[in-house]
Parts: sequence; C-alpha cells; structure tokens
Amino acid sequence: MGTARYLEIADAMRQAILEGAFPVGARLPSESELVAQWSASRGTVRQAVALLTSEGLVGSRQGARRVVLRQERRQSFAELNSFAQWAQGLGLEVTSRILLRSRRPATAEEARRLALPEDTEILHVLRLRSLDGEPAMVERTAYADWAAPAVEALPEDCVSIMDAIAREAGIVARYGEHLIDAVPAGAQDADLLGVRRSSPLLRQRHVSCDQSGRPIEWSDDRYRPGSVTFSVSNSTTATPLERHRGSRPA
Amino acid sequence: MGTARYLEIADAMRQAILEGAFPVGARLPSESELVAQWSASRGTVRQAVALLTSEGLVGSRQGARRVVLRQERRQSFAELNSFAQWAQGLGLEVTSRILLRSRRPATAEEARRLALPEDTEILHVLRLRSLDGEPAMVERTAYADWAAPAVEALPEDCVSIMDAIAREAGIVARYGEHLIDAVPAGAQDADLLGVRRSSPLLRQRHVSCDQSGRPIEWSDDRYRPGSVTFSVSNSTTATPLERHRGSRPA
DNA sequence: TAGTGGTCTAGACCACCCA
DNA sequence: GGGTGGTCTAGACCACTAC
Repeated sequence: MGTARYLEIADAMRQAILEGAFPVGARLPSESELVAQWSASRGTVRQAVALLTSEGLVGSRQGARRVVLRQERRQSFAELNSFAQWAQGLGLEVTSRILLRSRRPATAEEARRLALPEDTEILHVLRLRSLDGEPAMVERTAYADWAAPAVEALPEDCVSIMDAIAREAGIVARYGEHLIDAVPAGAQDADLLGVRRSSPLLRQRHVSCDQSGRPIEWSDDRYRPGSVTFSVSNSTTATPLERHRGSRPA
Repeated sequence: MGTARYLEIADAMRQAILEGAFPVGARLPSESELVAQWSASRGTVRQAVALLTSEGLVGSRQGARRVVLRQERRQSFAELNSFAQWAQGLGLEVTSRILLRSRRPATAEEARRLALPEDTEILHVLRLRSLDGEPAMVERTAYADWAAPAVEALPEDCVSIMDAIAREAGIVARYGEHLIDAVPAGAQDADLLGVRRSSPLLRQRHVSCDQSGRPIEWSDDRYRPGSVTFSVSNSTTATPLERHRGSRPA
C-alpha cells in the first residue's frame, strides 16, 4: 500500500512548486478543483495542502485561493537532529572523531535537561566534526545513563552516533528541542576549530527524546563561523520558533 | 460563535498541560475519551490535538496514546516577527531610536530578498533597540518601495514599525522567513551595542511578507551576546527548522 | 453574490502498539 | 486481540474574499 493518498497528492504538488509550475505568488488550484483532479475527498485534499502549508511553501487565508510563498524544499527530522545525515544529504564528506569519552556525575543542568536525578552517572563525549576535511563543529554531549553503554561500544570515528545506536540498540530519537544562540570561542573551541579565541560561534544546544518523550542526549554543538545557518518559516497561523531572553541581559 | 470548537478544546488541554495536570511523559486521554468528554466529533478532537502536536507539546504515534513532551507555552507570530511585541509580552520596557533613514537603490541581495527589480529605490533604516534602557539589538532594514512612505511618516522613536504601518497604512505581515547565524561585531555594531569589535553577535535576518506573499521588508538584526536565544521543537513528523551550509565553509 | 477556505459531523477501514 | 491513532469518505453550514 506504499504511501497515503494525501502524501501522494502533497508530493506531486510540492514537486510542481519546486519545478516552477507555480512560481512564488501564484495561486494554487482550489480545493474543489483538486478534488476533481485527484478523485479524492475534500478532507484528503485538505490534508495534503495543510502539509504544504506547515512546510511554509504555501499560505492560506479563508475566502482566498492559496498562494505559493517559497520554492525550496524542507528538511527531514533526521537532517536537523543528525549532523551526519544533514551533511550527507548535501553531498558533503563528513568525518568525526571522538576525542574524549568519560563517565561522570551529571551537572545540575545536565540532570535537568535529561530528566534524571542529580548526580546520576552520565556519559560525556567530546567530538570534532569536519566537512570535506575542514573542522566545522565541536560537539559536547551528555548521554543518559541507560544510553551510555551503546555509545561506549562505538568506534571513535563513528560518523553518526544516533544512527548507530538506533541500529545497534534500538534507541531511536523521535522528538527534539533546540536552543540557538551565539557564544565566543573558548580556548578548546578555538584550538579544535582553528579560529581565534573569542571569535563568534553559532551554538545549537539540543535535547533528543525517544518515542515516549524520554531524553536520550543533551548536546552543545558549536559551529565555526560561516559554516552553518539555520532557517525557519512562520505565519500568523503557525509559529514554530521562539525567541527567549538571554540569561545575561545587561 | 467566539472561537472554534477545536480551539476551545485545544486551549483547555494546553492549559491543563501547562498547569501540570499532565506532567511530561504522561499519556493524554484517548481520542474516544475526548469525544465523549467534549461531545464533539472525532475530527474536531483530532484537530485540537494536532494543534498541540504542532506546538511541540505532545507527541503522537500510531497505535499508542499521545504523550506530553513539554510544559511550556509557544509564542505567537507577532512575537517572533516583532521585537516590540515580544519584549512587551515579557514585561520588558522597549525603546527604539531610528538613527538613519535614507532612500537608495536596492543592492542585488536586497532586490532578490524583496522580489523587486534591481536598482529599485528602497528605504533603508538603521535602528537601535533597547531593553530596560540597555542596548540589545541593532536593526538594519530595507523596506520595499511601496511600503517606504508609510515608514517615512513615522517618528524616530516609534516602538513598533510593523504595528504602526499596519494601523496607518493597512500593511500587515502574515508570513515570515528567518535565517539565523552568528557574526562578529563590526565597528558600528560595537559602537552602538557597547561591546568590543569582533565579539559574537547572534544575527537574525528575516523577510516579512503580506497576505499575498509579497515581501514588505528584509532585515538584518544583530543581538548583543546573551540578550536573546531562539528555540524550536521538532519531531519525526514535523520539522520546522532547517540547517544550511554557510557561504564560507573553510 | 458566487466562490473559496474554515469548521464540523458520523460514519468506515486499516496499521500499529501493548498487555 | 482490544484499543489506539492514521487515513478516508460524503455530506453540511459558515465566514470571508474577490469581483
């Protein structure tokens, strides 16, 4: 039974938009036209266009035809949560090296982010990741105690830890929460990335959770300047990104 | 007819989650239970929980009860697109000062971002924005030619330009696209924000579009370190944020 | 005022999870 | 195997847009 009907419709429409059949600003066919075209019910057609809307490709307002907002493709969950999958999807050569792997009691913040009791022994991993041979990101990750053994079993040049523990131990990330800000490079950051101390790094801290919402890892990833940009679309009916006040306002 | 039924249901469930009636990891009532509880159809109940899912509050998998993922509230479109509305929602005192307002031909990038012909005359605005009296953000915005007159008519201490031109000229932002990265402070940034040159700034570039997808403004906002963090939730079924390769990889 | 998208109903079948 | 969410149908009424 391959794919759902609404995904088939959405895929075809997305393809048409990406190919330029509907340029930015163009109006999409009406729901009734799509119903006729695809011999599907209105509910199914609406599911398809709702998907495109949530991707930021089309805009929707009551009473008016839907309009095309962008002509770019959206990434998958895996591509946001996994540096390796993202880079491979772009055809870049990724290499990773685990520089340090040690068990130690969780700090207060790590315990909170991982929803573990304080002083639970977590696994801390320091990792340098490169794109086409150039250092691009320093990753400092705390793995929950129950996930630690699977990570400890991996070779130190493992390209994708999340892929590996999904395959080897059935630990699959399904939900993520990301915090994005800018920080000055510390001594270790500067050394590993080959930049000057205090130069700007884009920081992505994130927690990945399994199917039941249990945190697997809490990570602090720092990108070399210019190597990565994040993007997000929003609208009056959907706002996925939040802005937060920093800890040190003044 | 105040609000839609599904919004009423979603609001009540969101409230319950935020108040801790369903802690993180807890399972929500089943759809059939909600149908009985609210005397609504299954479709309406599903619309409500789909909303919570898209907000990142609950996770959903076929065959299993929905689980609570977070206990925090999500912001509105206005709060992400408007610095003033965001800050006011937090109870912070916002002040703004337009330091420079000039018409000039659009650069190649500005023309592209604003979907205007090259060399169209746009309005460039330089603005310093403060939180509780402390400089927090430098904003450099290019307004499309057709929106420029409305902006030129505003006083230089106008707190929210988007609010003002919505009120005065009926120009309303409905869709946004945001690019987030880190850059070193330039001479002007350093001077205005009171930080050292080259110190890290969080940069949010964004375009705001009207109802038909026509770009109103293209802006480069730079935040003083520590003053702001962005956050986003994702899942295997919804990934609003993208990661992009930067322009200068090596 | 005709057409469009937004909301809602009441059924149905299926794939999947868990006890 | 019973319960759960995922998909789909075929209707209906309403609010809003565009002309």
